[in-house]
Amino acid sequence: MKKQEQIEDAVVDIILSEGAFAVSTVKVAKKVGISQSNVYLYFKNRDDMLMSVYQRQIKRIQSRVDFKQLGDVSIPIETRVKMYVRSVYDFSKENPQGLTVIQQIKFLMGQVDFGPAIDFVKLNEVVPKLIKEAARQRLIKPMPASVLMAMVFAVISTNINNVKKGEYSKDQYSFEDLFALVWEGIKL
Amino acid sequence: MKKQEQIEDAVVDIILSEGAFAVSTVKVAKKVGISQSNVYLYFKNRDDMLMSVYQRQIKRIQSRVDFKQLGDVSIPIETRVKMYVRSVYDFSKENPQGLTVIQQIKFLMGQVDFGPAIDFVKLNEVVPKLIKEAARQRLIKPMPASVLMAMVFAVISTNINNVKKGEYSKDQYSFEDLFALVWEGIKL
DNA sequence: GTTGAAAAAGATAAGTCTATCTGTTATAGT
DNA sequence: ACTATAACAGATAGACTTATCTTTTTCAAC
Repeated sequence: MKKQEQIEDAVVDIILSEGAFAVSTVKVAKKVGISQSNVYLYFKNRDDMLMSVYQRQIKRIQSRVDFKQLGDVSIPIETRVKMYVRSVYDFSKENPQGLTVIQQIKFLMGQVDFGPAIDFVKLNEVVPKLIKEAARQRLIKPMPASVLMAMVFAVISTNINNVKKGEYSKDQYSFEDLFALVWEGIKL
Repeated sequence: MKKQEQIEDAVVDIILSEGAFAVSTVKVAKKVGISQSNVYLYFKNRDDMLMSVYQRQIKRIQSRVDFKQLGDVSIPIETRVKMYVRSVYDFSKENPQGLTVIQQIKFLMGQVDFGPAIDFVKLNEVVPKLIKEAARQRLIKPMPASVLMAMVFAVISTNINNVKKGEYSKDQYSFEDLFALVWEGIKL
């Protein structure tokens, strides 16, 4: 495995065990087994390292999204919203710590400002468009896409966290169950 | 104003401007205008200081909740769920940065473990009871209370953040609008 | 095998932070 | 006025960090 990836994995490890604020070049280097100064061969600085990890996770979510279909007006809107929720859900199942990592880094960098549009990039364009279209057609309530996205994120990540904590099995609540919570909330 | 409160206010300031991880005794002392060592006259250590701020916010939310009514079986369940959501909503309106502060500190301490039941204390007992009762009566879908609470939190804090960012006025979405998003999602 | 570049380690300056300890000033009670 | 205590400031040890600069090692090309 490439050293840069090893470093990124080490960052994820530390985020999950100690939190994003605890990530330091010293700890990362120790975990990978390289000297601290060499971290700077692969990343400009600490923030750059964190951002790289963040964007890797975002890419993984977005790789599950079929943006073409999401913008395809011939597909019913409910189906498209469902597709979006499903991709977040699938990501959370395959990568249970992924949403935590995203949240952690976002929180760490959030205040500081890490550029306007670095966030969910494409999703932050496509989903609002979808929501607006649906609202115009009076299929869903008028609402900001950010609220919908936050709901989806909250439901899915709380569920996966409960599973991780062993509060119930991962099959206790199906995707349909979780989707219903969101969809019936927003539909008109 | 009591010095301890001044310190807690300074902590909130720093959390809002730089994030919880950036809170240090040095910065806090500078903000209040006391010497750094004196912070330790009011708090056992840094974590104690953060926890104190956290619990102050929680108390402020809980002071809005009528726990007696919330557990009163003679009141319809929808009304009681609504009461709960309303108290979080009212808190967010009166104290727009309150939810951010809670989230920030939770994130910071979250990984480390700051005791099992320190969280929303009473709310973390009463709301799950309410949800279970409602589910048993087949009024709402069976679901963990944590998911409901996360939804409520997500909707309300995203809305207030959008308002703070100036994306729309605080009256754009009424309490009823936001409540509908949650209630219609969970009801059977 | 020599050379030159890339990859790594080492050393270090400069900064921040926590927590404690030691003094000093203010203040209340007597 | 005196004293005990609370409130405060100052100093400092010890840990950690970041980012840079210097030196060593590795290794491929010639």
